[in-house]
Amino acid sequence: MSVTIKDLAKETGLANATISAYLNGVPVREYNRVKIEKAIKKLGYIRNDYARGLKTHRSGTVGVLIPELSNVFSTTIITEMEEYLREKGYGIIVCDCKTDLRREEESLRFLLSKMVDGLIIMPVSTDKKAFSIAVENNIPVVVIDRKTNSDEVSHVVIDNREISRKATEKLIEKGCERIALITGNTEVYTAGERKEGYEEAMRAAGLYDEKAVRDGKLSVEGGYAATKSILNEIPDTDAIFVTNYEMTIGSIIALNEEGRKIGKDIEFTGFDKVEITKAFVPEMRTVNQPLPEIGKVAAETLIDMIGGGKPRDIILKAEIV
Amino acid sequence: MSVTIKDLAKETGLANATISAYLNGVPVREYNRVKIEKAIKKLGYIRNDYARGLKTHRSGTVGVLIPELSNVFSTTIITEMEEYLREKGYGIIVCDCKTDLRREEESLRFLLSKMVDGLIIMPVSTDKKAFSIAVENNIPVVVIDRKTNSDEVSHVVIDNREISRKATEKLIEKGCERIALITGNTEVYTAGERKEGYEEAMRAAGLYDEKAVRDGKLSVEGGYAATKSILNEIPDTDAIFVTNYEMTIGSIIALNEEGRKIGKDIEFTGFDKVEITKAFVPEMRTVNQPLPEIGKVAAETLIDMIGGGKPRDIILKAEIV
DNA sequence: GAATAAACTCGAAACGATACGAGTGGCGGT
DNA sequence: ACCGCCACTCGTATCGTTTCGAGTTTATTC
Repeated sequence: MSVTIKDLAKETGLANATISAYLNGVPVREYNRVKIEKAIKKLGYIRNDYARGLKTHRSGTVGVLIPELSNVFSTTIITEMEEYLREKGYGIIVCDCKTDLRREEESLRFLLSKMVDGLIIMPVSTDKKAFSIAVENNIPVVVIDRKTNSDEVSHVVIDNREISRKATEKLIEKGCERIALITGNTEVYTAGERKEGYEEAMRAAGLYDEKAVRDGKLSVEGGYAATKSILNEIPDTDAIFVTNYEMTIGSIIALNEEGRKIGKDIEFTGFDKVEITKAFVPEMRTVNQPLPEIGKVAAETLIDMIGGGKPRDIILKAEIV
Repeated sequence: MSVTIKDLAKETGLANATISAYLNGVPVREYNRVKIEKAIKKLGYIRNDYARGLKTHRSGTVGVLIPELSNVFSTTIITEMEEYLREKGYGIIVCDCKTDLRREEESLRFLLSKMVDGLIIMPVSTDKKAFSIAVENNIPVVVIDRKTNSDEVSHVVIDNREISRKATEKLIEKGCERIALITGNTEVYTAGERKEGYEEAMRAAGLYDEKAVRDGKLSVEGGYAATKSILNEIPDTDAIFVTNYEMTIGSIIALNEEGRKIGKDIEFTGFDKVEITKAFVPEMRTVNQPLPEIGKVAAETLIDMIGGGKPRDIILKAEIV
């Protein structure tokens, strides 16, 4: 079929073991090196990672399991991870589980059968059993954007609660009193934390009103609907804080439709890099997560764990822009 | 280390070959099936795809090589491919070559050494040597969004030239006479085709003016700069046609800054799903590529080729919304 | 209940690479 | 000229599955 190490051996008159040594960076005699390199070029040899992996128990692949591939959050992070991991010789196999638990588990088994050396997951549930199979098989796992109840995996998250509290405080400082909160499903770790940060700030200022809180579907439509609902029920709302990208977009659209000018009629703080909309709404504040950093740190942590490092928790700081 | 087929054999008292048969869907005796299934559950067996691939020369993996991961175009397509391919039992290894030729070649070798069964590529250059290694190794290749000079690979593209001509004609019908064109680097197949469609329409109407054409960097900034330049040099421009997503956004931002109202002061046709901006600019026309379909068709074609099908070219239709 | 066909099951040999212990050659020192 | 040592190089077993031809059950038929 294709060119193997044996063909190289035959071509050069050396033993497989020698070729293998060369391929793995073990020094070989100069004249042999030349011969081998010439043979590789001539025959177009490409190393069979499968045979290699079978023997070495390393595949040079890591699995990336996320609930939704096509959004800014995921792709920014993945791009960064991919780059870093490639540099280290790892390829990434990406699985999108569509925020579906059954599919998540299935994808996990799939990735394990692909012999991945490690796993970076953004789990749908925060339950450790989501990735227990991986842990049982001694596959290092890095969880991003969520905290789980397991200490056998690493976590890379941002200081959700704190940044959310700060963002809210900023609105309060501005003199706002009826600050609405729009989040995704608060059972999700991230949304829950962000909501708590908001609550802390509001309670401290004596402004908390649970009627001003909406958690809806994490989507442009969800943000749109929640905003409409807020404006309808509490017309004198003087600020809105949205805790994720998609809903921020939806909310801006709704405000636009209602004719409320951000920065003039109403204060607004969104989430994630909303560069595009900023062109239209220059006054907008936004909570910026260090997305590329999350990706990079997650990748680094995984590499370290593959090398035998212990799991650890890393909290990155977001900033208000 | 981990549980193998041999452990299952020992546990059940059967031969490896029988277990293997069961795993591959070959019928086994009912009582053996039960025994095997019980053993798999008890031991937590997960099939080692590497050993399997070594023997079968199939890996159950396809490589996806694209110039830029983090944009709407790529992710929408990838999401769709991933779903379809997973269904068929394939995983995808994604490589982002950052629009870099050297990196593209390197990624290709990388993917080949990972023993992918097929390749979906959006090549940086249109030169066939970009993927000749793959073809030489009998790996089926599907090229998306570009036409290349090779008939050993499949192509999945949209009717760029035609849709571009139609979009331009529509502007002409509207009574526009000084229609500017903004595209990415026209050496890229897609941009070139789109430019030609525009030219055809303009020439036919006797309106062509090469000074009204800008090709710049395919990015938000590039679109912004090109628009500013157009408005500066040809202030009475009465329509702008932008042929890709990122530049559309940039162009809208520039128009906004210049105080030109789309649909009132100037006609505008953008590219790809600009849902977000549409909320601000409801009058905007846009050329919609069937992104998910591209992904699905590419995946289907690849699967077919892996199964022995011949390469073929598929042209999908875009529409003006 | 024996013969025959059909349906499973078996053992051992691959697949392509690496690991390991043993073997070989060249070289400096005496 | 011999010894010892270092630095490669070699042959072979092995990784976990599948494959294949041959062997064993089971079912069917008369």
